[in-house]
Amino acid sequence: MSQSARTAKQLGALVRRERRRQGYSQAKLGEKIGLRQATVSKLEAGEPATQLQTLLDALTALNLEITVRERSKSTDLEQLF
Amino acid sequence: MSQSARTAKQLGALVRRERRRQGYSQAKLGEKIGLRQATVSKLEAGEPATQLQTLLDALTALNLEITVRERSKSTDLEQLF
DNA sequence: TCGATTTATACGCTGTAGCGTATGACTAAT
DNA sequence: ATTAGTCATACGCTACAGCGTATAAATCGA
Repeated sequence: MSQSARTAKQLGALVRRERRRQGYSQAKLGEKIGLRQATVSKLEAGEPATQLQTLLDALTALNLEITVRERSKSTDLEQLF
Repeated sequence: MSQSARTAKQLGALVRRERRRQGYSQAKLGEKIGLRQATVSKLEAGEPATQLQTLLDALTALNLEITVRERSKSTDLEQLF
């Protein structure tokens, strides 16, 4: 299973979902990767100016990785707005 | 087909590959998304502090999207270093 | 070979991420 | 109700992304 995302908001939501699923608090996750709880909070909020490294660190801590592929024909509801 | 990446460098390389494949210069691509040629250059160089939005903009212009999934057991050579 | 295109890099500027530290709001469990 | 845990948000700070502009350096094509 994999989840796709085209916006910072979607990526943030995805990180939050996974973090919760794995039973971490923002603070715990931040600790693992050397980021403040506040930084994790902003990442999950979908701040577009977040540093790429911050996202990558979070994904690493969650044992996730990015794949890039051609855009699928939008099954994605959010795209309608 | 999809390409996976765990580091900013890998993502940058991936963007460059796709951009070239689609026949754009850095300037052309930047133009499409309102970013300077210099900014695209740094993104492709794998600057980790690049803004998430910059990557997302580039992917959009290239008609790509991000997928996130569990890390696959490393078939990835780069991981060895 | 030699112009033309492309890419890396520079300078000075503005805006803001992430930092340490701290707190208020919300939730859950006793 | 009180306590503990979680998360959003704040202040002042430093570092640097991305901006416009500009120019070497590298690459490409005729």
